[in-house]
Amino acid sequence: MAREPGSGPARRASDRGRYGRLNRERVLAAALDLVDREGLSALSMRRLGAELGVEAMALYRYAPGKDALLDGLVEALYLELEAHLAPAQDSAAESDWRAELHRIALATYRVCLGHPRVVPLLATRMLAVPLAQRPPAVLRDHERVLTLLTEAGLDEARTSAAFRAYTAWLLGYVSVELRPLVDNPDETDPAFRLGLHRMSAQELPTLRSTAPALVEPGGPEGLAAGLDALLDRFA
Amino acid sequence: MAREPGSGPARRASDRGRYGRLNRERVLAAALDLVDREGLSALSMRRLGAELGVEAMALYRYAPGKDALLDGLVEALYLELEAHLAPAQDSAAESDWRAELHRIALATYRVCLGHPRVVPLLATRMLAVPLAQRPPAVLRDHERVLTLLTEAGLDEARTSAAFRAYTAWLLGYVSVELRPLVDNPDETDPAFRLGLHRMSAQELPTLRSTAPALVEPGGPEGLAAGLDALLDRFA
DNA sequence: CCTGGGATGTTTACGTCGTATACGTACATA
DNA sequence: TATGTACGTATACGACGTAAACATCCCAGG
Repeated sequence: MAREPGSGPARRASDRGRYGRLNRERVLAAALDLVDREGLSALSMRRLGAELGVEAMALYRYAPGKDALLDGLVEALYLELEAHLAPAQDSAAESDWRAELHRIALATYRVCLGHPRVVPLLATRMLAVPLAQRPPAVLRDHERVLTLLTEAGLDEARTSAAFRAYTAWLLGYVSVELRPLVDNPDETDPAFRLGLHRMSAQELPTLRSTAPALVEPGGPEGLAAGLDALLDRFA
Repeated sequence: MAREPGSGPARRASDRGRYGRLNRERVLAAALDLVDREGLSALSMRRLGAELGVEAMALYRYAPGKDALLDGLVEALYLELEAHLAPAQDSAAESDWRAELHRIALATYRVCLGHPRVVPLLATRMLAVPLAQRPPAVLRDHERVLTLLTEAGLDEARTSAAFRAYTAWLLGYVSVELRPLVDNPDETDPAFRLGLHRMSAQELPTLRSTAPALVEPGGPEGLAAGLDALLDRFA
């Protein structure tokens, strides 16, 4: 094969990657895109390297390891959330804290809807990290929510309880709601989507009869309704 | 090394495992125990085999693969739930549907509390499976909850909405509540548990000041309160 | 212009993982 | 006692995460 004199590698550094040099933002964007397209199991260091036209080890300059890369996916999600949140920021000052909380929750829901296969990472990686070590974008989100609650007049204990309820509901809702999107979007017949055949009608009669209704998504309205109910209780 | 004539393997079949032959229940119990002790990342086919005094490939007679093994962990959790649920079954007939729903949710919470490192599997594996293919014990749990809701007089749509709210809340609550138990139980000072140092007090003032309250667990009361609020709304 | 040093990506290698395949062995049934 | 089948082993392969050493590029200071 023809190569430069001096027996260097076949590719010049200026040709590296598909568009010049690597950086953390490009790495995370490529990882997010790969996971969106092919799922979490497709994300490996070698594969992501190939996606960027680079060897696997090159990625270690921008993430200390695979776990950090997964945390980076969560970070990317929250950065996208902030981008969606920013435009209405000035008008937000006028609306009350409750409406603003709804706005944030809905925006989070929408971002997750755009990246359903990343959602499991919220439960597995984000919550696994000890709060202060979470990505800055995540901490800023926490700060926004907590500020709204305290400015609403809640004391420390109630703020904490309301924050936990907010987080649990939002996380649980997107988890149960967005999963079906990943499963098998091809099959249109809800009966087969659920695999209702072979489910014994005598042992599980109620499940079998309500199953078609269960696949119907709750949508943003369901999220808002539950959030309202919880805020009534905890705030 | 001394072995039987005929150049067979060194160990006789009657010595296999630590207590005789393998079966699915023993495999799942050993897997659950291993995960409880050392976490999900310690669960590999070879390691679990070693734990049972057996080669890795032997496990494939009782679970088609690693994924099925993880699903089996979820199954084991729900079997334990049923065991905790059974004793009060007759007295349950007298109590109203709402109290019974609380009883089930609380029992689920307690089971998860006993196996916190398995909880992430509920979000990643259980929800990923298309309902009808979930383990029988899981389906029976769904059936119990759905039956309570329909017997309470809810129509199909409201039952479905209430079921989704129940599932999302329970799953989200145990996810956010039981994770800190895994992190670093050694450090007693809540400030250091959170790693509050190095968290900029000027950029995240509210988070920093309410962080100590955030580590305080919500406990079963928080679960019950939120469930009540949601049932008020959805049922 | 030259030159040296830090930043960036590559190469090679090791141990572990999930699992396909082929094989031996023990036990139940006849 | 013979035999088929359920059970566990042996061996092997490719993919994975990543440590260590190396090659190359780019740019500041002479």
